Amino acid sequence: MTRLSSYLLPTEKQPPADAEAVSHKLMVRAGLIRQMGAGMWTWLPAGWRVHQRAVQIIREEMNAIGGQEMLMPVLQPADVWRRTGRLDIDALFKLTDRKGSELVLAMTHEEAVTFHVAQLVRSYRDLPLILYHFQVKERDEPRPRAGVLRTREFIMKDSYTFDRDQAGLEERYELHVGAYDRIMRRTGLRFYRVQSDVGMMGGLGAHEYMAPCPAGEDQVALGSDYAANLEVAEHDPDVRKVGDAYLLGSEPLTIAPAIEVGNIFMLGTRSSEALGARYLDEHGQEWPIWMGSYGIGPARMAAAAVEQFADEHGICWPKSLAPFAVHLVAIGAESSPERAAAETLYETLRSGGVEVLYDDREAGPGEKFADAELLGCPVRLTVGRRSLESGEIEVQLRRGRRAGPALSLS
RNA sequence: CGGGGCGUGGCGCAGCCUGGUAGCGCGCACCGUUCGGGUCGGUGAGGUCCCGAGUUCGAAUCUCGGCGCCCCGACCA
Repeated sequence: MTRLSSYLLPTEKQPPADAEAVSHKLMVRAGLIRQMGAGMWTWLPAGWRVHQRAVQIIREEMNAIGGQEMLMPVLQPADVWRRTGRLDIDALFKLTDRKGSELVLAMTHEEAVTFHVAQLVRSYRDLPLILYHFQVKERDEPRPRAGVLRTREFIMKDSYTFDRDQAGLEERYELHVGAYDRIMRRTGLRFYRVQSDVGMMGGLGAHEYMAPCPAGEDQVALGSDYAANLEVAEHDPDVRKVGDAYLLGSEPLTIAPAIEVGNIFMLGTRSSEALGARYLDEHGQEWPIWMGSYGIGPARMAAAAVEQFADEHGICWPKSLAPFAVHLVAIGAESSPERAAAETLYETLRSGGVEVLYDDREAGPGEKFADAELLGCPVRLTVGRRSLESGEIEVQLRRGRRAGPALSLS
């Protein structure tokens, strides 16, 4: 049911007064998202379609490397967090139930998944495992910002790998590198895989997937054969700082803002030892399980796409993330022959399996074109009196607003 | 958490300084008009002026307290 006359797509001419980032302004203006509080956002129907498209791409690539989808709770007992030493993290929401039991809202799911694996995995025969889910994360961020770019609640695909040794972990890690590379390529985003700081969690190695864009919160250092989070580059002995510039050997590095869309992380055995996730090998000897954790955010993928491809008229979705493949604009008075032609075309496209948003509203052509360009579906089809006269449907490709090859109405 | 800013119909704003019971544009409803780039005209609906207390005959406006939101920074497992 995607007739615009009955679809909740609340477009606005003006951006929210306090919006700064392009994606914040445009996603609200295009009717994709709406704010409920600081860092709390609702995905409206068209926005949710974009989110779901990102989710589906991720799901397909995770399944392709042997990932098993499951679902773990957001509301969790505080105890496992105490055992991993993460209960005192400031960003962790804590609460008590009516009986006074301590609970947390999970900001990530290492504790939950390791808790289960500790119970369920006993033998080397049970390994390796790649487990993942799409689940809400709750983080008490000191400063949410930029629309959907940094929120207190968001959906993340997080996967966790379990191996008998470091070599196995490295294998699982490489599988994720492949999957994440494919995910990013399929989204059509410009991206870099950069070395990242292993941070307070320790760990053996990590990469971040960064999408360059002006609203990005991170900085990446880029050379012809080098890409790293700036924080990492600054501690790289091969990188020299000369004035404001960074040099790798003699090559100057470009510093660019970017959004962190995903990250992959070789955890090691820290969590598994804290929660008793061990297995027995062929000789009956007990070992800790080697873990990796891997996250990617569909919402950030969507926002990054808006940031990277928008123009002065609105969003220009990559095909893979667009809410609809086709935006069909009907021009002409309500019961005119051209409107009847548009109706027929809509039904034809729909029954042919094309995801089409049909603008059948009683509105003028200018308003319809403006909304179509704001929403940014890759292809716009226009049916009006001209179409009946020429026998052709006008095709506009959103990116660059180029005319596409006209289609015969018949 | 440090610094700055802002809360007035759905959205964007004016009014506040200098107190007298709320206005503009867009949007919305209805009638007519128009139909290839946000048409035009008419009529109309819609507001606890963020909340509470105080000052005053009278508070959107002044005072105090609180809450919320945004931006910069710090933070970001």
